[in-house]
Parts: sequence; C-alpha cells; structure tokens
Amino acid sequence: MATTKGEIVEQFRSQSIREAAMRVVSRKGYDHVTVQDIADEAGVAKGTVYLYFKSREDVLEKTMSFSFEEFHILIREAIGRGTTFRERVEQVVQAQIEYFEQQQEFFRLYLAMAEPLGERRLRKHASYRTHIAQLVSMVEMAVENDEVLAQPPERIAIALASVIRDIGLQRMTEKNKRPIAEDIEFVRDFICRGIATPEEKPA
Amino acid sequence: MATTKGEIVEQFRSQSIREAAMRVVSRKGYDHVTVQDIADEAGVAKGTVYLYFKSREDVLEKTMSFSFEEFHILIREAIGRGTTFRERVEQVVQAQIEYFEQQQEFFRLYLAMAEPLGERRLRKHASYRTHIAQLVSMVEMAVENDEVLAQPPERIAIALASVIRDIGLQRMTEKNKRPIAEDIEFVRDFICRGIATPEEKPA
Amino acid sequence: MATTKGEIVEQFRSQSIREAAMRVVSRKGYDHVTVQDIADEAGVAKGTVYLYFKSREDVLEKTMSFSFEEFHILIREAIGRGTTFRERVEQVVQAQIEYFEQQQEFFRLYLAMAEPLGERRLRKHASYRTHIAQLVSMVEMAVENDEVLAQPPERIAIALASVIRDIGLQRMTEKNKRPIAEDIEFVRDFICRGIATPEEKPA
Amino acid sequence: MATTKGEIVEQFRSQSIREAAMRVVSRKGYDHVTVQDIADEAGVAKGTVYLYFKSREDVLEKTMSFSFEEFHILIREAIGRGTTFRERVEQVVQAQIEYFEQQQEFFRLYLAMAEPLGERRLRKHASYRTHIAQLVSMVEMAVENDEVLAQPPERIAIALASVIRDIGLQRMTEKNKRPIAEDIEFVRDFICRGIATPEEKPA
DNA sequence: TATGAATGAGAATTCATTCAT
DNA sequence: GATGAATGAATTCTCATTCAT
Repeated sequence: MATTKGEIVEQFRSQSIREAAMRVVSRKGYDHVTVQDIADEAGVAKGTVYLYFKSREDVLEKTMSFSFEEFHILIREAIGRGTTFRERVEQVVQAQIEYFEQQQEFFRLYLAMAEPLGERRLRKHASYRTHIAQLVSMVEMAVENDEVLAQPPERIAIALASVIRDIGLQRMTEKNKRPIAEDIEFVRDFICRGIATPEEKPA
Repeated sequence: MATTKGEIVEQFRSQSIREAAMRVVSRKGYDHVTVQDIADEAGVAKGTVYLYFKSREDVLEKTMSFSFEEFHILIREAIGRGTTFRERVEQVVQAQIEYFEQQQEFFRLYLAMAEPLGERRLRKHASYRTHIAQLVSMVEMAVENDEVLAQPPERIAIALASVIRDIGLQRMTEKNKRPIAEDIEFVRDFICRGIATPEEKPA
Repeated sequence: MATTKGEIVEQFRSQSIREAAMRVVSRKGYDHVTVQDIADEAGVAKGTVYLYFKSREDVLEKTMSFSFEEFHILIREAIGRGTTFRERVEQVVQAQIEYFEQQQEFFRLYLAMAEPLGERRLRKHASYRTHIAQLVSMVEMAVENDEVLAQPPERIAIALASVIRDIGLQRMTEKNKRPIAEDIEFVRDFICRGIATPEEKPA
Repeated sequence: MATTKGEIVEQFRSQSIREAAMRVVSRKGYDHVTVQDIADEAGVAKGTVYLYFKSREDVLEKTMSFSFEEFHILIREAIGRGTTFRERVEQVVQAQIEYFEQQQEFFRLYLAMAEPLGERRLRKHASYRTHIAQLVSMVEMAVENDEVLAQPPERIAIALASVIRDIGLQRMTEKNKRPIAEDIEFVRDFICRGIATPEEKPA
C-alpha cells in the first residue's frame, strides 16, 4: 500500500471534521450550521476546515455521503440476514431503528435528507434515492416469490421507509421509550398485514 | 361586535402577508426566505411587514399556524364523512393527497414541519402534533369498535401520517403522475391490510 | 423632467460614495481599499455602500469612469481653445497639470490606470485608451496641417501623455514646487522641439 | 574569503526565491502575489521562504532592489557606449527597450514601481530614483557640452524615462509589433528634436 | 534546515430590524 | 399607517505568519 503517514493523518483529520459536522448539523440543522460551529466542535481553527474541504457546502455534502455509505452497508447486511420477506422487513426495521438510536446525529441528518426544499434537493436526494432503491429491490424479490401483493414496488419501499423513519423519530422525542422490540414488531406487522382486524371468515 | 373598520383592514393585511409568506416559503424553503421576499410577494414595503408581525420568525410561525388550521378542518370533515375505519382512512387519504396537489405550497410547509431539526422543533411541532392528535382519536374510535388491532393508537396515527406524506411527496416529484385514485387505494389498503399475501388457510 | 426627489437623493448618495472612494483610493491604492474604508470615508455604514453599488468592484469601476468622464471633457475643451498644435499642446498640458494639482486624488487614480497588471488591466485601460484617443486625434489634425512630422500619431500621443503625467507626478512629490508656468512651458517645448541645441547651420 | 559553504547555499536559495518572486509578480501583479505562489514557483515549502526573508513584503522589496541593480548596470554601460548625447540617448533607449522585451517580468515590476500609490511609495521609489539619477547625470554632462538646452536636468531625465517606459508598455500590448529599430529611432528623435516641423528659415 | 499543517485576523457580502419622513 | 434607506452583526473564505516535527 502506498498509504503514507501523511495520508493517514489527513484521513483522520478529515474524518474528525466530518464527525463534528454531523454533530452540529444534528443540533442546529443543515442550514444553520456555520463553518465556525464545525471548527469549534472539531476543536480546530476555522481556517483548518478549509485545508480539508473546499467550502462549507463541501463539508456538509461529504459528511452526508460518508454517513449514508455506512448506513447503506448496514441495511444491505440486514436484508441479507433474512430469508423470507417478513424476516427481512424485521431485520431492516431493527437495524435501522437501532442505528438511529445509537447515531442520533445521523438520524437527524437522514431526516433533513427527505426535506425536498430548495436547490439542494437533488444533491440531498441522491443518497436518499439509493436507500429507497435498496428497499425496492428487496420488495421486488418478495414479489417474485409471491410473498407480497404486486403493488408498485417503489410505493411499497417508500411507505416502508417512511414508517420506519417516523416511528424512529417518535421514539427519539419520547422520554420513556417503549421497548425497542415492541416497536420493531409493530412496524413489521404494520407493514406485513396492516392494522385492520381480520374479517370474520364465515364458517 | 367590537370589530372596527381598522381591525378589518388589519386582518386583511395580515392575511395577505401570510399568504405571500406561504408562497415564498414553498418556493425557496423555510430557511431561505427573506423578509424582503415576503414583502415583495405581498406587494408591500419591508417595514410594513413589521407593522403586523414582530419579526421574521413571527411571520413564519403565524403563517404555519393559520395554514394548518385550515388543513385541520379539512381532515376533521374527511373523518366525519366515513362510517367505518376503512372508509375514514380512505377519506383522509383522499382529502390530504388532493389538498397537497392543489396547495403545493402548503405541502412543502407541511414537510418542513415534520423536520425536527434545531430550535424550531417545538414551534413546528405544535401544529404537527395537532394533526397527529386528530388521527389518534380516529384510531381510538376504531379500536373501540374492534375495527383495528389494539396497537398503541399513536403509533398507528404516526405511521398513517407518514405514509400519506411520503406518497404525496413522491407524487410531486414524478413527471407522469399515477392516477390519484390508485394511490389513494394503495395507501388505504397498505394501512388496512398490509402488503403480505394472505397466508393459506388450511381447509 | 421625470427626476423625482428620491432619484436626486440617490444620485447625491451615490456621488458622495464615489467621491469618498476616490479619496481612499488615492490614499491607499486601488487594491488596498476596503469597503469599510470607503464607508468610513463617506460617513455611512458598510451596508449602505451595497445599497448603491453591486460590489466593491462596482464602486471602484464607477468611481473611475465618472472621474475620467469629467477629465475627458476638460481635455476636449483645452484642445478646442488652441488654434495651432503648439497652442493646443500648451492648453492640454496646462489643463492637465492644473487639474492634477487640484484633484490629487484623481491624479493618483489616473496613475493607477496606466498600471497594466493583473486581470483588471483591460477594464482599467478603457478610460485610459479614451484619453489617448483624444490626443491621437489632436495629433492627426496637426499632421494634416503639416505642423508635426508624420510619425505614427499614436506613438506621439503616448509620449505626450507620459511626459505630462510624469512631470505632474514629479511636481506632486516636490516640497518647493517650481512655478507651474515653467513646467507647462518645459513640456510644451520638450514636445514641440525636443531638447537638443539647434545644430549649427553652416553659412 | 570568509564566504563559507553555508553562505553560498544561502545566497543561492535566496536568489532562486527572488527570481521566482519576479516571475509571479509579473504574472499576477505585485498586490496579488501570495507567499504560496512564490514558494510554489521556487519549488520550496512556504515556511522556507520565511527562513530567508522576514516577511512577504521583504521578499518583494528585495526582489525589486536586486532586479533594479542589474538594470542599473545595464543602463550605465549603455551610457558609456555613446560619445555624443544623441548617441547616448539612442543607446539607453535601445538597451532599455530590448531589456524590457526580454525580461517582461522585470518590465512589469518596473511599471509597478513608478506607481506612487500607498505606503509602498517610498520603498518603491528608492530604486526608481536611482534610475532617474543616472539619467540626470547623463543630461548634466550634455548640458556642459552644450548639447542640450539648459532645462532643469531632472525634468529632462523624467521626461526621457517616461517616454521610454510608455513606448515600451505600448509595444507589449501590441500584437503585431513595430520593428524595434523604428521605435528606438522615434524615441531618440522625439527626445532630441521634438516633433514639430522645422520652421521655415527665411533666406 | 526544511516542511507544511494550523492559526486567526481581516475582507466581501447579506439581511433582520429600526426609524425618520 | 406606510415606506424604504440605513445600520451593523453575522457569515464565508483567504492568506500571512508561526511552529512542531
């Protein structure tokens, strides 16, 4: 490997600035983070940020891309762990909610992502679309196996993502959290069989 | 009535500024709207905005509250039109998606609302919580009638709201929109009976 | 005239900012003037400068254009006052040196203009070229009347302008100035008959 | 000699930084050159510049002094080559214009020098004054020999320098250059006998 | 010696808010 | 009441200078 010591240090600095950025974005929101905030959080001077990133936008963009990459890997693995659609949904729900709990900063970033306002929409959406695409292919597999009704898979993926997200959000704002297992079960069942009571089957 | 002519004029001005604010927020996003933008859109001078509102934040906050009030009425009426839970869900989905299509500005405002970032969280949430509360009572009614499984009603309300929102958002970004009826049906069924194929009932 | 009171005030403000800019440019040099300098000199807040000009560059550019316009008129009039080339040169020299003495700020601006460095070269040169063009046409007239040797007129114009400029500059840096009349005479004669003693004419 | 090996290396480094500085000043202009520019051009690290010079200003100042020294020698030699004033002017004009053509970087530096703006004025003027002093003594010699009219010699020196400079500048901005010999002849004659046609001598 | 990462003062620009007319 | 000119705090980005390695 041609990885010099300098490059390692560079990677390290760059990463710690990205991590600082993630924390402040989660506190103040994407649009309200200043370069000074990021620098302070990272414990470096303002000018240092510009040694590793071209601009404020560059920091934020790279912060999001890196975080999402990690997240996408996690979800891919969760999907791989299940063998039926039901199991896969459960795995995804669990992975995502647990990740959100641990990485609240990332969760807030993820939320900011869905926000479709302004010119930054497309950029932000790139990573969000990738996430949806993962779920779409999971659904398509299930459709082939006759595990789910052949609704447009993208609609299903969106619905799935949105439910997970908002239940996760709700958990974050609650003081006394429900057991995580209950919410995972709720979402899995909500997705798989809806919420209506089964209609009576005439004998 | 103690409503003087002055008060009527005041109401009118105030309202037209709020309407202008809604339009510009929808175009530029909550955080990027300037007071000058609002004044221009309303056809008044910048200083005039400050005669009717304490600050930029005040304009935006009141704009959101007022808009949500109309929306809440709409949803209440939709709920009233159905007699079963299934019908009510359908009515709510339809009302909300149609309203979003017509009032894209409001929809974007609604989206900005769910975003829980920064110090604006609580303020924004006030109206959002009201909306969820409406759905919660709809669900509770259904629970009493044994129409839905007795999951925590708030979880169900959140899931319902989130699916409607994200399907609505998806519709907005599509060039060739699917027929609205299909999406309404999709959401209703997604909510009521999930997406899994019914398990085989042994004879 | 459709000149409203507002427009007059606007013109006045704009002009006083330009005048302030001219003074600070003359003190600190084109490249070292800050917007804050200009604002302070004009007795207004920094933001006010941006009400009347798009950017720092805009202030400086407009300042130069306006000043040069006045200067060009002055030179045109001086040329008009003479009837022979010799008289015209004298008038131009006199007008220019006197103007430089009175408007030292402008003079320094004029000097900055000839400096051909950087990307701003062309912009700066626009006004300088106009000035040279005035002198070129004065020379061409003289060539037609056989008053001057038919050297390339542009070379002559440049030489003329450069001598006037540098003598003017020299005067500015002297504590005990020579009588202005002597310098005017010197330049006129330098231009018209050079400095060599006449060669002896053999009888 | 007390010249240690270390001192030689020091001289060499110092010189190559000065040469680099001259090149970048000529490309970007005095005020827009950064220390990083100079270091890059010299192929050393930014910190190294500070081992040989006190500050950015110090580099630029020394760069100018050294460059002018070479130039002064050149002019002194040119003066030495002529025997009459006319010849000396011709030699100086030729030497200077040729040098400018070859060393455009120096020429731009020379131009920047004459610019009398800001606090840099005095510093810059030191070398410029030396150049003028050379010409003054050339003129004084000619006055003693009755070759030129006894105008104040400094005025003549300034006029001479300014014409050479601006004709040189003009040459640089022209795409199709005139033959250099023609411009040398023009300047020599302009200086020596002016541009007016000789007056008729009555028989 | 040489390096170049880190620093932070300083500059341009924007915009919420005030206030004289 | 209505206006919009004026203000200056806040923000992004640059770059001369320092200093640990």
